[in-house]
Amino acid sequence: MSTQTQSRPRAQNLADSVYQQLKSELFEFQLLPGDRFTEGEVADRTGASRTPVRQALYRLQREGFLAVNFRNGWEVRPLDFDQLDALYDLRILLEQTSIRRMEKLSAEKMNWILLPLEARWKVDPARRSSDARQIASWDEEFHCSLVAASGNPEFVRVHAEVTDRIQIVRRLDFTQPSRIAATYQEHASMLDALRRGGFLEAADQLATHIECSRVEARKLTLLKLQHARREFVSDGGSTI
Amino acid sequence: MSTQTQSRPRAQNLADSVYQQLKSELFEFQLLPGDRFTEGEVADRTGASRTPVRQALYRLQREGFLAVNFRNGWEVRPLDFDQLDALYDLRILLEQTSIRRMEKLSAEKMNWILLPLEARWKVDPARRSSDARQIASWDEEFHCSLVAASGNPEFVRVHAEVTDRIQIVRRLDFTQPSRIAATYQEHASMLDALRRGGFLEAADQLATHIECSRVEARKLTLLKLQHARREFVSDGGSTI
DNA sequence: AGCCCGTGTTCTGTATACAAGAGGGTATCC
DNA sequence: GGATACCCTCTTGTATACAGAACACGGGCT
Repeated sequence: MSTQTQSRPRAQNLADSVYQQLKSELFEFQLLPGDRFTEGEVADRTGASRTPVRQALYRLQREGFLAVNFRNGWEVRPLDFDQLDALYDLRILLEQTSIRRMEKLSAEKMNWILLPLEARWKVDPARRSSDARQIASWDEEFHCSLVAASGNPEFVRVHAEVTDRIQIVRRLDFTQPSRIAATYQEHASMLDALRRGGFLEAADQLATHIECSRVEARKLTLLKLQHARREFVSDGGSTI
Repeated sequence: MSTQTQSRPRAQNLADSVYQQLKSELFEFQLLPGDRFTEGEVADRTGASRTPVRQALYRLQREGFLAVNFRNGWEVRPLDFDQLDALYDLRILLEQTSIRRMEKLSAEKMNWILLPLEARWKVDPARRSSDARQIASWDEEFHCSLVAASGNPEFVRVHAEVTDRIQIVRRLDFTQPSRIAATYQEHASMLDALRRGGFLEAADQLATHIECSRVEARKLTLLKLQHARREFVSDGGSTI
């Protein structure tokens, strides 16, 4: 396995450490879309020098989170809902394809994949978790498992990239109890379909499931941004 | 358009310049899979200092071309045919999906997409190009056009990444005249199918077309590597 | 009042100096 | 003779110094 695909790479470099700190600040909305800053500021804040900071910043730039203005500072890239839609579309494609390909799996492997997911999602409503962060993590695990079942490591890698890119809006989806309930119900329903060999049915449900999540996340993101800064400007397009 | 998706970014930084030089050396087999080198060597060779060199090296690392050994130099990652197969698989998925979605395009847009491709590929055999590099470039253009027709910029971006990653073996496919002829024939056939609305048919042809290319490229890569270094070692797996 | 030009500050891009650890070779000991 | 421990060299990781360009501000001119 290559270094970049390790699930939780324990930072041994300062660069990785700074990278993870910045990413967490992005996800926690401590760095808001449109915010501008300099390398020196980040260096001071993290205690590292500009060298590893730059390494982290350029990585985040290539991943699409930041943008650098030539000799004129950095900025958090505004949320582009068109791009997020495109990423959701790609995510659906990868997950649907993976589900459809599960048809070729042996019953044994199939069972091996479904069992842990059923244990997590087919539980009594009274025993469900309500911790948004926990649910978000489990949800990601659910969808990654489906893609992993495809057996194609590149599917997994790209899917993980896409997931990371949309996580900033997706995780908000689990702040509403009704959405958590829907997630439990829809995951259980998909698992049922897979159990009885309804791969196409499961794939259809998946698309609907993700689409709903996308729409909800979009709404919640707009609300969250309005709270994070009382005023926000729209440049006339779908970017904020 | 984001910086990273510019088709041919004219390097204004030394880092980009070094990046492109190294990548070209990789594609030209001047840097062979398994080769080891240090940052200082690259700095001397390119005339830049270690700072931009490191930026370029880390970029190539995250793109999967290189690997860094902690305080112990860099190496060109060996060709992993399993990974290449996975990448081909992903490429087929993206292109097939794009083709199937062309069904929803208006006749006008469809024509706008097909016309330049037909002008290039539906030509008299006597007027065909035989320049491997030229054909490789046109072939890439052909497949990228199909994905671009999907209208999803993220499809395009990921497809471009994948294409870049497999280019090192794919371009060898056009060193054989028979393969060039097959490429012309198959592209023309697919364009015909698309003209008469046979989207599924075209998608099927595409998969076969890419599969053939993959198998041929694999064979030729092994030959090329044997020529580039008289001896080569296999570590028992499918990596070289 | 408005516009233009020059200057100064600031920030990134690049080069270089320094630190720390991994690997190999050699000498020594058993 | 073989194995082990030590030391030296080499390489990356990190910090800092320097250069060049972009922007902002202010003064002078029309």
